[in-house]
Amino acid sequence: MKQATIKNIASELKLSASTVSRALNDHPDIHIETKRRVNSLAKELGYRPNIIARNLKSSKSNQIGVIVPEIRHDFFANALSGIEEVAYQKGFTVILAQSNEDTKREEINLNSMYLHRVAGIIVSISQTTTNSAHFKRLMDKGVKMVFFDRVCNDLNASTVHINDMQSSYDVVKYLINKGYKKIIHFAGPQNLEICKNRKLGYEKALADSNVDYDPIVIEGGMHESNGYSHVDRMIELGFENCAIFAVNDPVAIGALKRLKELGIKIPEQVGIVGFSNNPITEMISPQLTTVEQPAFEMGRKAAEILIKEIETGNLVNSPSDIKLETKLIIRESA
Amino acid sequence: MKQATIKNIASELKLSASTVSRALNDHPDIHIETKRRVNSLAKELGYRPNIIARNLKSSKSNQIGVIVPEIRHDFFANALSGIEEVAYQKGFTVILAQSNEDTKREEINLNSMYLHRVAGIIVSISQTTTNSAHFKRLMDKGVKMVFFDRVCNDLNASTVHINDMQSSYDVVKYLINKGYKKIIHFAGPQNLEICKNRKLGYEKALADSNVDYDPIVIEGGMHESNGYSHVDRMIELGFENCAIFAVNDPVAIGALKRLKELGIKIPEQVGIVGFSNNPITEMISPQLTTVEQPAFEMGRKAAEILIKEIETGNLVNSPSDIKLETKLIIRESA
DNA sequence: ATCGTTCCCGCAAACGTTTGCAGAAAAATA
DNA sequence: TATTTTTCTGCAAACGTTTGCGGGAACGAT
Repeated sequence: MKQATIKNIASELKLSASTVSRALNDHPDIHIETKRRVNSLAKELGYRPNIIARNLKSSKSNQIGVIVPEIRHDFFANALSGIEEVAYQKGFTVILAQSNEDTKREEINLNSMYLHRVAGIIVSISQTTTNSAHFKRLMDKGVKMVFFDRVCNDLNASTVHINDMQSSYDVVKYLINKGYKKIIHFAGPQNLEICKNRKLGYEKALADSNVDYDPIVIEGGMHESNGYSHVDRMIELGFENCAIFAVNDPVAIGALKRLKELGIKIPEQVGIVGFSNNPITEMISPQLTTVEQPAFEMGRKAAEILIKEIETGNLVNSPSDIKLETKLIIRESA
Repeated sequence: MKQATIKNIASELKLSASTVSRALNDHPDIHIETKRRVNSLAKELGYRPNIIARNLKSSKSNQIGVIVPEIRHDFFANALSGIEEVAYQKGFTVILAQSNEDTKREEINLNSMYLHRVAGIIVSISQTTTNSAHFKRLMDKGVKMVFFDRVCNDLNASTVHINDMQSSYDVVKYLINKGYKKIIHFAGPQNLEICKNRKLGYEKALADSNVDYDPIVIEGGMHESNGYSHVDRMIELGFENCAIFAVNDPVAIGALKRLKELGIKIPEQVGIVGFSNNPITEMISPQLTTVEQPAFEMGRKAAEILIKEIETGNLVNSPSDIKLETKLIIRESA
């Protein structure tokens, strides 16, 4: 029950704490025989260094914080998995929090992580976050920060994301080539960079085409329920030979559900594409055309960058801005 | 950049560190005016207590560790979300690790959490874990431990799970009543309690029925690929008027994929039920009949119990053993 | 015998807190 | 005025480490 400490070992062996510490860390100053005795007793007593104390002393920590909007979303779960993977390999520990798409909670979690003196934080910002003051405050205190997917671009921090604009441009181009006469975008909250960029890509693709398109954007959240209700709005606007480009898979799936309920044929009457390539998109009927987004890889990259920044200290001159490749996955829905 | 500390504040205000500490903690000994000055300066300097130091001093911590097999599995992501939710409310911080179904890694993570002196650990054990020595070791050192879903029942620790045997009994009963003449169980690794119990429930249901059933069990892992390959085994055995009871949804989905590939009609030729009610089960065609397992709630409960045990200290006499209700969700596949 | 090395090891301070105890100043009582 | 009580603050130790510095012992070289 009683924890074995360096002091214990020291007094037991009639040595000083410093000698024991050095022996355990294989310091050259210590006699080999002494090391042997120390290590042997340490093992016997099941000694484990108290990282808390060590961190306090060195005023460092090997913990990195992760804040995501919702753990249970496939994309974030995968990214998280990638982060944990890298952290584990590099000997870091992950402390986790979710914002539940709530700025307030995001901020509280951020502060809590600062209290724990994490070495750095990886964030994908909440849907309701419209300013970055709370991030900036921490960065000013020297906390390393890396953003992924939902990034914050008015900060001098590293980011990992896909080229949303290009990806959505490609998707819409694909829809145009398929000959849809009307292409509607079910957009996400425009305070999120990714949503803004996806919309921009959409608009650009329409503008670049030689067909005369009117951009039609229905804006809302990023949940299934949003896609579901958007469909009714869409129907009011008329939907002959129409395609939907949804900001993400859940929205696309919500829309798909509603369309099926209404007996509207996909892709004959209405085409639809999503974004993210959730595993579920392959299983549903009709299978959803979507964009593959490397979630796990994104998590890995974010963690790698953060850890590198932590380890190289302040001497990082310019933040990285990693863009990962996406792939259009063509299936049945468009 | 420089962190504000109690000492800083003290010297700035020409007070002692102890006074500042007490002032910040609203200790009655301190003059109200002094408190005001301290708090005001603390605020101005953006002082945040160093939790590391505090924990060291109090030899406590408000971190709880969570080890799950794979974060990206829907079930665990949801449970994790529930855990985080409760931890957040109770002022605890979650440190996360995944075992990737590897005992060795489970053990390493466990130790790492111990090094960080977490107040307690919530675990769902890995598929390859066959003995509990590494858990026992930590418990002997006074680390509180709670198991959920994949529990470890040879330890004196609290557990949260469903009544697997009863649930699978009910499922199989349902299949029997539907009139299937042959019911095959795609089982999971039998070193996992949940898998063992699901199999037991299956066998009991068959035994209790007045039809004469032969239990047919195909054992394997818990991934989609396992279900996929099991189907071929099943076909060799003959499958007229046959139903599959899969140990979990991924296995059921793998089987379903293979059956569809082979052009076998579901549920006409082969019925199939899964276990967990992954969201995906509702989206696929045919929709999968399955058992709803309250993942989020399970996480919540596990966290609640752990935190209660932490807060009440060692005076917990007997570990809790919470069983949560499941519900058979009848859809198209059987 | 003296000096310079080399090899081990311990002292003490430090990291940022908390807290028991003691003590000074102020106020209240005798 | 002298004594007790109350009110406020500081000293110092402690939590478990790490680490700069200093020093004793043993040894070989002068």
